[in-house]
Amino acid sequence: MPYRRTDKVEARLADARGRILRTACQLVADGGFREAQIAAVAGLAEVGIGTIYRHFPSKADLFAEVVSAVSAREVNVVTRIADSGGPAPQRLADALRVFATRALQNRGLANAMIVEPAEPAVDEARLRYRHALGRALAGILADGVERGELATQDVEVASACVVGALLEGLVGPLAPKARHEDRDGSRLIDAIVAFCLRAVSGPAPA
Amino acid sequence: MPYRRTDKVEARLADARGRILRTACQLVADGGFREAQIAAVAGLAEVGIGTIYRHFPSKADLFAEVVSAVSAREVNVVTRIADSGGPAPQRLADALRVFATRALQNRGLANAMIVEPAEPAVDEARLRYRHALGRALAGILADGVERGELATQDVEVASACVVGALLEGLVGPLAPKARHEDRDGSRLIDAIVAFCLRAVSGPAPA
Amino acid sequence: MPYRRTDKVEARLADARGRILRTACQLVADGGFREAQIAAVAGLAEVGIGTIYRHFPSKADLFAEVVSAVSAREVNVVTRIADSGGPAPQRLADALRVFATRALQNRGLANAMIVEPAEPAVDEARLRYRHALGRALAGILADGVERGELATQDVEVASACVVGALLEGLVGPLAPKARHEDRDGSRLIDAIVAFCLRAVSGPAPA
Amino acid sequence: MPYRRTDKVEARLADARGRILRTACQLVADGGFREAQIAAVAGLAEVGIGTIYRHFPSKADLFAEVVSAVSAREVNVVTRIADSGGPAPQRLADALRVFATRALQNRGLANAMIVEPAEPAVDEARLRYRHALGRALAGILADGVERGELATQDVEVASACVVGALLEGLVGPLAPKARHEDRDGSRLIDAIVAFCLRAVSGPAPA
DNA sequence: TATGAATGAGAGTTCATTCAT
DNA sequence: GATGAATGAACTCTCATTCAT
Repeated sequence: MPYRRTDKVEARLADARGRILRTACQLVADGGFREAQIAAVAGLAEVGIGTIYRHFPSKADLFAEVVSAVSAREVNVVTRIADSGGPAPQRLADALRVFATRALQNRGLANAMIVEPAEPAVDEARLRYRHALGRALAGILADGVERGELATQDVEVASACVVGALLEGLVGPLAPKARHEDRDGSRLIDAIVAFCLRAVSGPAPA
Repeated sequence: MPYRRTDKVEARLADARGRILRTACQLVADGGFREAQIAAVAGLAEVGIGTIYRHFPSKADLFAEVVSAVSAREVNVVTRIADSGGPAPQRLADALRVFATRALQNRGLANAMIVEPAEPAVDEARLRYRHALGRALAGILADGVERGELATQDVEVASACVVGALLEGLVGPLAPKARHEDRDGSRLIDAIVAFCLRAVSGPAPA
Repeated sequence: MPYRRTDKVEARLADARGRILRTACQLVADGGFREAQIAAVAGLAEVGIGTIYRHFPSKADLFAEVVSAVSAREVNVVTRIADSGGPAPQRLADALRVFATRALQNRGLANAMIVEPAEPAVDEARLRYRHALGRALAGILADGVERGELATQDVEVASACVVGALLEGLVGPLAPKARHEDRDGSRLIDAIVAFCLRAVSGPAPA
Repeated sequence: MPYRRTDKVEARLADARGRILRTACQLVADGGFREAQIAAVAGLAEVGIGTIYRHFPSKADLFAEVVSAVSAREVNVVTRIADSGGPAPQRLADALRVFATRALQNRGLANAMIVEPAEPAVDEARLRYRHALGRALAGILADGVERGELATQDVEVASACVVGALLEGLVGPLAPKARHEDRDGSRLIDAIVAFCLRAVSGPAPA
């Protein structure tokens, strides 16, 4: 057999695919989905337009995969914490803190992933992202409610609210941008985490 | 007899502008910003394309004003409640409940206003929307903290989180869609309001 | 009403539409459907690309209409003769002769209409063309068979064969190209007409 | 031991070429020239794309050869009959009948060979196909005219017309599709043959 | 020698905006 | 002032062909 998909070729292929994905991700982080056109991705990734279509069936598929990949990465981090032992409030705080820290390190990407819409197919991926994040947190909440560590509450709604509070606090337009005294955002994160912990642990209001 | 801008003419002018705005709003509510093209607005509003450009400098301006108008209306409702007397927790609960109820009555529009992006100019308007909503709520929070009715907290961040929890709970992809036993969403609203009240009133976690 | 579709405007519109159609037709006649691209039509017709899409929903529709228009024109000529009085053989001869003469005057167009394929939608129009031509001739044949002026025969098949013989003889690749002594093709036409007349009138072979 | 082009290697080479041709032919029969893309041929023939370019200089050449091959095969069948002894009308009837029967057995291929166009190079091959078919039949006609078995006629034109009548009757859009009572098309073939025989034998019309 | 990943010119289509009427 | 026909840049996607492996 005169042509074998040698390791080198395989590597180059995977590399190209990865480079395309990473470039697409970068472009989204920089300019949102609007700026991320196929030709731009091809140019920056230093591949031909056709090459992109060799790796991804359509633009929508490419960007859906971008969202999925980022999503998987971030949700994975959260899930690991959620599944670790310890009191629920502590795990929730840790999970939120880690997620928030990472998000603040790449605001552009986080913003696009969370806020900006695009084609329906990409939106769907984003939706799955939030769902996955919510489910990971819901696990902690259910756990805590059962053990009496958290207030009795509608866990499904509460996890959605936590996600909302978290994301809005971080990247929503309400997020207080770069306060001088809070360069790394640690105070912001502290406040968000505190908010969420009160929300799930506090006694039901009269 | 010279041409005078009679009341009738004046009225028709204003009418056209209003009709364009209302039509644009309707289109956004129905199909999001993606579906809302200038020609479509013109067609439905029964005016010429050119007329739209007589009233609005560009598409972005038109839709930015759409967002502003909706924003003003909704924020106004909230502000009125925020400015009324009474204990802060009660006012917050009322404000959230009213906002939520209205949003659920027009999910399409709420979704577009809150989630779907469009051109930068429109995004900016949406940002202002959230800011305004946040400020209205921040007023209640500051009030409550001062009076000792609410926990000590970073009011700015907390109001952002409340907005996030509220919006995500309502129209975010995590929002539990149309449960059979909760047609009008009253239980969903109850849960969201309870979440937010706990978050702002609860004792700071250890 | 400040804007009326004045006659002048109407005329310009129709003119543009007609010019686009005529240009498309010309391009097809010159280089077949392959050469006839939207941008080329726009350029030659001296209109913008968008203008073409204002008059025709898609490329396929434009060229389908080109075929339909030519078809209607040519079939109309044949039908008029078919519907005139007189002996069937005479009418058939006249119809074939007229059709053939016209086709030879614009070989390129005839060729494209009859032979060259394109998109399915255009092909369909071409199919309808041949059908219509066949039906017109079938009328003469049925008439002649009934009156005993023509041989008993399967009229449907025979009309198809006449169309085939006619078109192949005229523009098919077998058509003897431009013989020196037959510049205007009159001898060619004579031979084709004679062939067809024999075919429909001759006694069934033993 | 030096590299020798062993028989086996030679065989595999020829095999690849043949397989490519056959696959291309199959694809054309199934979906016309439009569906027959190089990558598709390579995939079905289980060779690499590059291999096709080793055997054929270009796509056009490949498909031109497809047409030529089919052409040679079909024309050969006709020629053999044309060259056999016997009365011209009988030979013509036989030739037409055999050609028609074979064509009806593979309508898709016949259609592509006869009707559907493609690139100029392929078109040229198709033209040669018809020419060859015409020449084979012209031989019979000339023979018959000379012997007085057929009517005096312009043999060149008549053979073109016979080809046209035959092909149009068989695969043209006018061809009456699959009549219930004529599954194998024998009646259709009878009618076409009868038409052509009348056309070449009948007395010149008054 | 065979392979198939890479290429990119070129195709059709959309839609915000302009401007003669 | 109102109109909507005209515009064309910009976009996504296809596919014949090349060439490093």
